[in-house]
Amino acid sequence: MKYRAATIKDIAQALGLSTSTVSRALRDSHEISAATKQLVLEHAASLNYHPNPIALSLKEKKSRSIGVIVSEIANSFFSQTINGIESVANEKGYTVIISQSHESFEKEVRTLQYLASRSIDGLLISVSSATKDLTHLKALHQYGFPIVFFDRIIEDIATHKVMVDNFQGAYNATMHLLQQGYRRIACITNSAHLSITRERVAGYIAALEKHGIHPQPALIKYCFHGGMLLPEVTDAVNQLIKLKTKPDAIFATSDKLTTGCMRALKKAKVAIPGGMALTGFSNSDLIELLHAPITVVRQPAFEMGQVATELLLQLIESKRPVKEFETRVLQSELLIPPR
Amino acid sequence: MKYRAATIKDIAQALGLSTSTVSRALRDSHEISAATKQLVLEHAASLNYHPNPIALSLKEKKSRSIGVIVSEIANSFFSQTINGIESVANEKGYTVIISQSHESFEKEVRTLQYLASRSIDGLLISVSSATKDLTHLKALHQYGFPIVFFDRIIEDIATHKVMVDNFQGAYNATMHLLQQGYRRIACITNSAHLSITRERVAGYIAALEKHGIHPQPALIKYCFHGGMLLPEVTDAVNQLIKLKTKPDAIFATSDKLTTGCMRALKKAKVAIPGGMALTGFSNSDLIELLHAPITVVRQPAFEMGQVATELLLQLIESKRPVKEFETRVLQSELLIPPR
DNA sequence: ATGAAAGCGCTAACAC
DNA sequence: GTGTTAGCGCTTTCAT
Repeated sequence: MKYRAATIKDIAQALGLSTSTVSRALRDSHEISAATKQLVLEHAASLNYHPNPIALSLKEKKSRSIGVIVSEIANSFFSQTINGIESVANEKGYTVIISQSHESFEKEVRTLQYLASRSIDGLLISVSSATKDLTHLKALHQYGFPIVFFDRIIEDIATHKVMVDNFQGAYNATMHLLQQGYRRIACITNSAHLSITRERVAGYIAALEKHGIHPQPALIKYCFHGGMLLPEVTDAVNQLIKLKTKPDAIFATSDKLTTGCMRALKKAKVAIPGGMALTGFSNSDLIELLHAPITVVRQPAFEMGQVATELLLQLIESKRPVKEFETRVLQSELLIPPR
Repeated sequence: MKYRAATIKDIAQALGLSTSTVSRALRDSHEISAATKQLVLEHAASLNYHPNPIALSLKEKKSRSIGVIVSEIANSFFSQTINGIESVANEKGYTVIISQSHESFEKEVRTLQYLASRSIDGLLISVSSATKDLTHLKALHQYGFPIVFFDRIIEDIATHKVMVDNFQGAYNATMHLLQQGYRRIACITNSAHLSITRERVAGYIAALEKHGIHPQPALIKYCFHGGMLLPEVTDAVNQLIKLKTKPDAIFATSDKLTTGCMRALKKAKVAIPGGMALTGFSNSDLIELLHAPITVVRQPAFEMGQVATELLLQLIESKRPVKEFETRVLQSELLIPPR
């Protein structure tokens, strides 16, 4: 007894009407008599009729689904962003299809092809830390396919973008360390070609210079896999520790890097902040429970998801090709633990 | 210049063939000459042809997508489970549509209706802590709609189920506390009607009794929202602390509850484990970085997702109605911090 | 006010 | 070996 959903045809036959009449009645067309509408609506309800979204998609050439690509769901920042995305998308009747790149370029390309083949109407993406080649994205974009970048932006591609003021966030965090008296501040960051890396490192450097300190290349460590691979972070931290004049503080530019540094410092038995101060970007809600109370830059992740989705739906539902694009910059917050 | 994906028709016209010939050639049917196949395949490649999944879905009456409902994505256990789900589903060509109930019964029902209306082929669900009424699930299940329960199981509904040995996990955790000399062990747990609650509380009680200790109702606190609402946990902890003979240890039965207890104890300025020992279920990867090194029960979340998905796809792809159902029980692991 | 028919992209039963 | 046709569920001209 396999279930078969009721169709327009079922209603039409039962009522001795044509499918087109039923269709029109269901959509409350003005050219259908009130009596017929009433009849159809009642029967539809009794059959628990629901239009088949697949048939609709085929007809209308859109699926009312959007794709999301992030590096990892299991990352507070992204899971919070996804909550924001879902809240807006679902409210507007869109399904969200989430995929992960796991910071791999190949996985990102494959995933993108997959999403495209599932005929999504638009894409929200925060590119992987390994993404330098942009052909996969440019190809889609050139066809007029709606894309919105969030968090990790691609400057080259003209479309809507949403991010936090990364420069300011990094500047504030570094300033905070400086105000506490730290002077040799290292920076552990992501791939050099990511927008967030450039912007955050620039903020870090600006803060140092504001205090008349020359940024030293030896104190800036790039992690190509963005902390996805712990050894990468551990190595960076260990190199810093072993410097003749070792730094007295580390500024980490992402969630995974911040916790990665904590792990590495713990393993190396360096106390925080005694042996080394630590500050970094993080949206983890466990921050306050960590063994060292660290100051973090918190991003409005939920809001970022909402804004990005609103912009994407705007793109998708626009009648005419959109030519003017926005870059929305949100503010981050410096979370200082109570002493 | 809006992009229009190539269709079989395009290929057929370009090559002067019929659509059915092209369709057959593409599917490598034996009744098509090698020459024609070659021709079609090449042209398809040059047009970057990809079959339209929506048209396929309409034809085959399945969408090759599965729905997942969990309480919260932003929860290590569930995000890891989802990774397992995606790994299997994507490999088999299925899309995963994730939805969250946020521990709300209404949201779960709405979400389920929504997924059903998006014509998913099957459902993986860990019910919300507020779910007592099962009509929404039973209705679907009676139609023969494929459902697999994981983590939070519904005993009443006959289908495949995947979970950890909750009794054993709770037993081990409680035993661990007993072996360390704690005697008045409290338990902070989820809604009483969840399977995981019943099983974990039973394991806790069994361990106590094994040590000749009478379980005391006053020491078992149920949190209806599963820790989604922090005050709920804080209240429970505060009540325990204020008891004339206050407990010396707490066993928390879920991720959110474990970290919730830590928060509450911290706020109440009770040291862990000095003032109160704490053990609980948790899949957070930040456990080792917490201010108190606590022992946790870790579930094989990724594997649980994989197994659940395999079982679901088995159900979906089975030719004949499946009558025999499996309940797969995985083993958890007790993670004891190094001293 | 209602119906017939075409078409969205694809497959498959049925010709030839 | 290849073409014709019908049909999946729905909307939408175009008739009547």
